[in-house]
Amino acid sequence: MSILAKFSFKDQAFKLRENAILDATTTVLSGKGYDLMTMDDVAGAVGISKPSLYKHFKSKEELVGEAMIRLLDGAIEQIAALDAGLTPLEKLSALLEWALRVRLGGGLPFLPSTSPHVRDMLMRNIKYMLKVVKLNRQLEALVKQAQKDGSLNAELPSDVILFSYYARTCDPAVEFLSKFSKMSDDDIVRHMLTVAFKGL
Amino acid sequence: MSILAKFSFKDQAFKLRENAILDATTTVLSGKGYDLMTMDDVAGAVGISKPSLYKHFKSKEELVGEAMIRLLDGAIEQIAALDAGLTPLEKLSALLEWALRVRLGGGLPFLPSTSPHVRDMLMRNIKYMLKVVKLNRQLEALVKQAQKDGSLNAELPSDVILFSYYARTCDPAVEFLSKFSKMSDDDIVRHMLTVAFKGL
DNA sequence: GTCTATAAGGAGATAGAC
DNA sequence: GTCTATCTCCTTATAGAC
Repeated sequence: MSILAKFSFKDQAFKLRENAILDATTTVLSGKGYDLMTMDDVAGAVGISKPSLYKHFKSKEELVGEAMIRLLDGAIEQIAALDAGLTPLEKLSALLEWALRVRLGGGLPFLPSTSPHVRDMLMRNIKYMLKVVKLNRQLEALVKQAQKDGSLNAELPSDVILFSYYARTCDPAVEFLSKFSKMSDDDIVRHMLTVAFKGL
Repeated sequence: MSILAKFSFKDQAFKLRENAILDATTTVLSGKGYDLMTMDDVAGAVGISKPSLYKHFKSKEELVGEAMIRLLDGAIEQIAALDAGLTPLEKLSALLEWALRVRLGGGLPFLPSTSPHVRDMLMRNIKYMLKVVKLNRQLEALVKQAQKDGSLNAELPSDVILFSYYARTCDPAVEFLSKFSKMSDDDIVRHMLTVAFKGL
């Protein structure tokens, strides 16, 4: 029992540190992007040394993969937590709003679009791709429902809507507005939602 | 006179080679992105050696900067060539269509959004920024006219419209559709324009 | 498990011959 | 002006002491 408790405690501490590492990774990633992020950056941000970092994640690719997976988990949780009374369109809108707010809060670089390098790396990551497929299935269902009830343009292929929807979660206009206009985060989110669903 | 002719000839050949280098740079960039593009890649694609490449462009940053500047020049030319009879909205639409087609044709990575590294590098490039400002002024004028005549949402700040417009020129949905759907380029362009101006 | 020190290799940039 | 060969620095990843 005491041994079990010890194991469990160690396990918890381990998980905690891993989470701290993934937090730091997310921060550094959102600031510099994948290619410019070094393992020294991450180790430094966490306050540990590089070899210790490698005890937790055996490569840079794995580290970033895990950070992205945690991100997808967040999105999947968000969907699950949505009020069941919402219409499909309202759900899609709420989820996009959540993604934009996470990004404005300094998280979520949503790299897949960023560079071919990162995209290919993630597509080789089975664990990541499984989550993507899961998330994609749910979003595709929402899109098709919204097209059926007329709240999304039914003349567009659902592919187009779905990919464009993903693209809006990492719309660079968000960074530009956040950097070059004096707009509040709330206003940015509101306007971006308008642009996404109603157009320019 | 013969000396001048010789100089002029040499100059022309020089310009031609430079253009070939910039073409290769554009191709490689659109394929791998800035960070993964090596000077060896570019030299290899042109069929010259690395030191020769450095005779033309004294650093990787300058090389990419020049490629981006040439791109902006193309956009500025496009605007100038637009039929004067078009409405502001039609002009904006035509220009976005041009940008999307260039990208589908394998050019124009439109990196600014891509990575913080590239964005910062370009913002330090005075020649590049001057062109950006020039282009921006023209587009801003078009946006404001279109808002006044009611063809673009007048309730949105023109900042939001302008940045979102830029974002559409490098919308990652284009690559996704081009890669994962069997859609023709024409259809992709048509749908992307619909999504941009009318929303989802 | 954590650190210091270091190996291994890649990529930007250049020296120097032709 | 072009090339071969090389320098130098940076970054990923690890060996080995404590």
